[in-house]
Order: sequence, then C-alpha cells, then structure tokens
Amino acid sequence: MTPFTEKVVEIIKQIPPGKVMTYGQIAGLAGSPRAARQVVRILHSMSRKHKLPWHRVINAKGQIALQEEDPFEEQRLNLEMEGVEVGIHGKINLEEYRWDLEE
DNA sequence: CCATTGACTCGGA
DNA sequence: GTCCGAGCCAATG
Repeated sequence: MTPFTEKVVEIIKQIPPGKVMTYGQIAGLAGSPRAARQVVRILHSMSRKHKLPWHRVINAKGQIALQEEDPFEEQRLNLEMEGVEVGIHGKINLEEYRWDLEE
C-alpha cells in the first residue's frame, strides 16, 4: 500500500452518507490533483477486497460514471437510499451534495 | 525500464 | 448541449 493509495482510501472511507465527491477532488486531497484516473484504479482494486463507499464517488460532470450496463442501477439506488437525488441520467446536483470538508 | 490500463478532466469544435 | 483528442498520474506486468 503506497501513501497515495492509503490517502485516497482514507478519504473515500470518510465521505459521509448523503454526500458525494468527484475523482478529481479526491485525487487533489490525496496530493495529486491530476491523478483522478489513479483514484479509479484504486477503487477497482480496493472495492474488491475492501468495503468502500465507491458509490459516493462520481465524475466531475456530477454524474455516475458507469455505463447503463454496469452496476449503474445498483450505485444509483444506493445513493438515493442515502438521500442523494439522482437524475434520469445519473445526474447529481454537486452544488448540493458535494462533500468539501475533510475528515 | 517500457508499455498498458483506468468508473477522469479539460478545452476546443 | 454533445463529441473528440490530448493530457495526466500511479499502479501493474
């Protein structure tokens, strides 16, 4: 486990229910604003073995990044269950639900 | 070391 | 608004 990865995981684990964060935002807090893609990779790796609220992580457009075919629906339901309103295209109001505070 | 991989992001057409 | 190309970064084989 590298420091960067650990940081990312910690951040994700700390996202409160009903809130979401963008990949870029997480990468920034972890120390590398441009490493959004790395965050994605970590999510894949970690979500397999660890329980992470990966469904609270979305892209900068404020939408669920998954394709309709993937576990898109699952993530969508998880979010709505936590109080996050998800639009027809997985659209989420970042102004409303983006989590800015750390820890 | 080099090449590949990712649920990304940004800017321009 | 949408689509596309280029940039970006760290982990992996």
